[in-house]
Amino acid sequence: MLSNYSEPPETQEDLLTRAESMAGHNLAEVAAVTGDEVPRSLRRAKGWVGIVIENYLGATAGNRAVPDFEKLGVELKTIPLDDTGKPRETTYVSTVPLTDIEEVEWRESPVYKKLQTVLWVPVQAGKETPIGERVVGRSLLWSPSEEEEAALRKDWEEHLDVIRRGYIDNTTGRDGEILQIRPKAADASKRTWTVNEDGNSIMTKPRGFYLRTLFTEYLVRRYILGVSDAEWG
DNA sequence: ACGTGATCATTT
DNA sequence: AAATGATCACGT
Repeated sequence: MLSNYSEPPETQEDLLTRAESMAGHNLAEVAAVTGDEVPRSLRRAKGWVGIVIENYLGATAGNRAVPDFEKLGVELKTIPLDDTGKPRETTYVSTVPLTDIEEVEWRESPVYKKLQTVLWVPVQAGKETPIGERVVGRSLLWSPSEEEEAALRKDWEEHLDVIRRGYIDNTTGRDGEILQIRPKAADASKRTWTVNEDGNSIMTKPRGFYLRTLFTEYLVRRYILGVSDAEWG
């Protein structure tokens, strides 16, 4: 059943217990505990689902650049699922570094660090289902396996190589098998500094790393629905 | 200005 | 219909 937790979770086990308590309850119920108001649409409340679940679980970070559960080193990510159980949206991971990247290494990168330990919380998100009636699913506390890390790293290295060479403006959302780069800003007019192929400073769109739905669908099926490799598909 | 949380909306 | 590019709100 739902509880009103006044303090941040002390342990990962505590966090998982809290997450499990949401399973089967809808967002109106969770928001009633946290005191958040349920919007009629997410159009002007795009981060609402994530915020409510953060509030319920006792996340401490706010919008500071630290893990959601700082003491536990755990990031929280919600996964919006359509009525067939597939992710409706990609998952934002971090800003794409565009300056001072000559010597950045994978294990020091924000992508690696943010994905070290993630609490994935699936949430029903069929577009006909009113926000408050959307049901929270079973959560997964995950750290990447060797294979998963290798796949993430391969995409990251390829993206970083392109950026280091000064070709960020040649990248599109089509690049990367599971980790893609897309614009991430308040609007399309925003610009930030980077270095072009001649070594000159130029302005370009701020961008973010996103996990393709292919990857989060894999996580849901493999670890939450318990689909084995043998019965894949 | 930029980082937090993401979803919207146009294109393919 | 899926995927890419654009966008929204709030906090520091």
